[in-house]
Order: sequence, then C-alpha cells, then structure tokens
Amino acid sequence: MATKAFWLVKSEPSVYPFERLKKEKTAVWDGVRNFEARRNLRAMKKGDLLLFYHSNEDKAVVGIAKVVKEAYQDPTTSDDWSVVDVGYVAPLEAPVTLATIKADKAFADMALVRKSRLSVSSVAEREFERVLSLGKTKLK
DNA sequence: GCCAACGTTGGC
DNA sequence: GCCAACGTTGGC
Repeated sequence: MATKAFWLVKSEPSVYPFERLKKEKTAVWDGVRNFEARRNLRAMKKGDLLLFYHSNEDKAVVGIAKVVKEAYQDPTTSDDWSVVDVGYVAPLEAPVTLATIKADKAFADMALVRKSRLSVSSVAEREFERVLSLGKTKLK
C-alpha cells in the first residue's frame, strides 16, 4: 500500500457530530459542493487518516477518522460531486482548539488557518502528529 | 472571459 | 446574530 495521507474534514456538530460517527461506525461524507474540497475527496485513499473538526460551536479537532471507501458519485445529487465513506477511529483525549492551532507556529501553513472556509483539506504528516500530541492521543 | 452580484461558511 | 471572506453564478 502507498504511503498514507492525512486530511482534515469539517462538520458542524449540530449536523453531524463526531459522537454520531462513534455510534454509527461509518458515515457517507456527502454534501461537499466546493471544487477544491471535491478534488481532495477524490485524492483520498483507503486507509488515509482524517482529523475530524467541529466548526461553529466547538471550533476544535475532536477525533480521528479514516477513509474506508474511496470517492464515488454523491448519491444525494445527480450533479458531478463525490463522497467518500469514513470510519470511526478514536476520539482525542483532549480536543485541539482552533485557538491553539492558530497560536502554534507549527500550524502556520495549515489550510484550516489559511483557507478557513475549505471543508476538506490536506494535512501534513507533521501537522497530523502534532495534533495527536497536543490531543494527548496515541493511535495503536 | 471579466466581474458584479449573490450565497454560504464560519469566526467572533 | 452579525458580517467578513471568498467561492460560484450569470449577465454582458
């Protein structure tokens, strides 16, 4: 298998909270209607890891998910949009807030900071590892 | 192909 | 709840 990639996906907790992914184990990541986000979805490979970010109320990375099925046609539209299936991996022991991320130079180039409206973005491995470490979380 | 208007996201 | 930022649409 090729080298793993890392991504960040945003969800409003009132629409689809991480706790629901925990309960349901997998989810169809639909509703993406932005070209750059779509390109990122289509670049995802099975097994890639995702930072699960809660926008609005929480403004924090709250958990880790993974790609369980690569991009396919979004079933909620006949237009040319894609979805992936994501699977539950683990919560962060300590959520990593946007304020923390903004205050940390290690994240200066992160899309979350620089392109705040992009809902699916790529994450560098060192950024991913740093979120895990700030989140006091180790993946098995 | 430009760009103004519009709609949406998301931080505050 | 407001509004800035910015992606998308549509008129020309």
